[in-house]
Amino acid sequence: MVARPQLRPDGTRATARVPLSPEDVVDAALALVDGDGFDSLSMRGLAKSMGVYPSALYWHAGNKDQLLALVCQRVLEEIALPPLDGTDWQDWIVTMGTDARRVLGSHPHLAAYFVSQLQISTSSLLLAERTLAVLSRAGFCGDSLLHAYNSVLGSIFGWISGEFAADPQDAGFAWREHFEAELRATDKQLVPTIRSNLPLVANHAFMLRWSSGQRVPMNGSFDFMLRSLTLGLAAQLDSG
Amino acid sequence: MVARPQLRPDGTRATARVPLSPEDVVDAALALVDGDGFDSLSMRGLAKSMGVYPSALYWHAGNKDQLLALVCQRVLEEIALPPLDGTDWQDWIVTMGTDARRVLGSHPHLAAYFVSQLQISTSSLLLAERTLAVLSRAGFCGDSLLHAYNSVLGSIFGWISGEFAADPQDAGFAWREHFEAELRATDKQLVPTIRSNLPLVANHAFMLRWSSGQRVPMNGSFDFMLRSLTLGLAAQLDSG
DNA sequence: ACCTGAACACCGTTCAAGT
DNA sequence: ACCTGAACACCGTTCAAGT
Repeated sequence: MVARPQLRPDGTRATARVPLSPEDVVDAALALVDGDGFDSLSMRGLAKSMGVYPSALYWHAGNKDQLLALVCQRVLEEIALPPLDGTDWQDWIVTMGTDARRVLGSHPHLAAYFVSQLQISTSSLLLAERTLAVLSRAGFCGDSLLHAYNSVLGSIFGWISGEFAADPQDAGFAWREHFEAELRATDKQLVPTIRSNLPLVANHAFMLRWSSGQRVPMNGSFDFMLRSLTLGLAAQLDSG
Repeated sequence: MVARPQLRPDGTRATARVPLSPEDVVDAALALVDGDGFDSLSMRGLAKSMGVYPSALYWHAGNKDQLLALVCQRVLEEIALPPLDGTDWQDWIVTMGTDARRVLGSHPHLAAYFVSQLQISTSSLLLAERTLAVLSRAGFCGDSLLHAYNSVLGSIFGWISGEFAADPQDAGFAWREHFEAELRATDKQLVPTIRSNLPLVANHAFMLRWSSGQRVPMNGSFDFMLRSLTLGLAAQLDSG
């Protein structure tokens, strides 16, 4: 629980005082989010885990919103950018998207917040630049360059947000039984396609699952989406 | 502020007591989220806006998580499902996606949470059924049916989550100047494509904007994404 | 510069008690 | 059945004061 125990049980300092850094605070915050979930992060709990008073955090991280922005930047920088040269533009998109999903999958409790903060920051510039450059070289220009760029980032990061969304609150609840009971209770005529594809979709499809992507990943669907996306962009390139 | 004023200024009841219903609570909660933002919704504030004690809400709505789930269901049910017959499958997806974006665009502060809760519920069954049915008739089956379904819902709802994400906290901040200053400060060689497309992307592209989709919608990019998505799915159908 | 310690104005939730 | 009223265990943030 206490990741940086500077206080002995009797309250005296165990080590010479080393000033906190913003990096320390970001590290500790990310560790708490990864461990206990996004909603469990509090400035007070974070301070306790670092062995300081809550107000000490405000010196380094501004406030909670700014701290979370720094945490998101840290995670964004984990995403590897494939080299521009020697890579087909469609492969570049697939590789980047796959790595973005890998990174956010390792911080699943942050994913939804991360995507809701897809805004301008110092560390977003490089990812934006490379993505724009790749699409520009592929032949997109003007409005279609903007739209292709937004399609790529919106689809990839948006998907990831949905996939790693939190499990329903009641972890002990028997969702499988509940789901199948509800399907049985629903008029047979209303949901025939779900019924005839039940093993295929149950707990594996958006809106028909009860586990998050952390527990039940959607690898195949994500790859399929990336492939559809690049195929679709290529088709737009030919027609436009 | 007080949407359901049952108390006179002197504290006596203005009307005969009408029991609250869960629907009342959901309505009032959605109104608060739409008006003041997602983070401004509190059980205590909601109770005050309805003229009751906080604990009264727990009788009808369980707790805050369950109340938010009900609010999301309410919004989900606003999405119109196009008729199955007489509609090309690609048109069906475009029409459904456009309406989903319209509905969530009218509740922009809920959008991010909504997408993080794309899980099973009574009201999600019909949207899931129709989407599966449309794709099934289009020719997808087995794994590719699952993947196509997830691609459609993940791309559409994920996008919407990103587009309507909240504005940065500091509303008074001069983002445009800050952005352009940062671009100027960044090494020219690092972001050439952004620089040469600056008017095109500034405040209009994911990770390069400082206003939410509520203030600066991304209509053209969303339509482009829907078209790429359906073109890509069609290509997968032919090849698989 | 960096942190303590206390204070302020909030939260979500529970529960006995009322009607 | 439905709500009051109070209580409990939390929050984020500020600010004077210390070192």
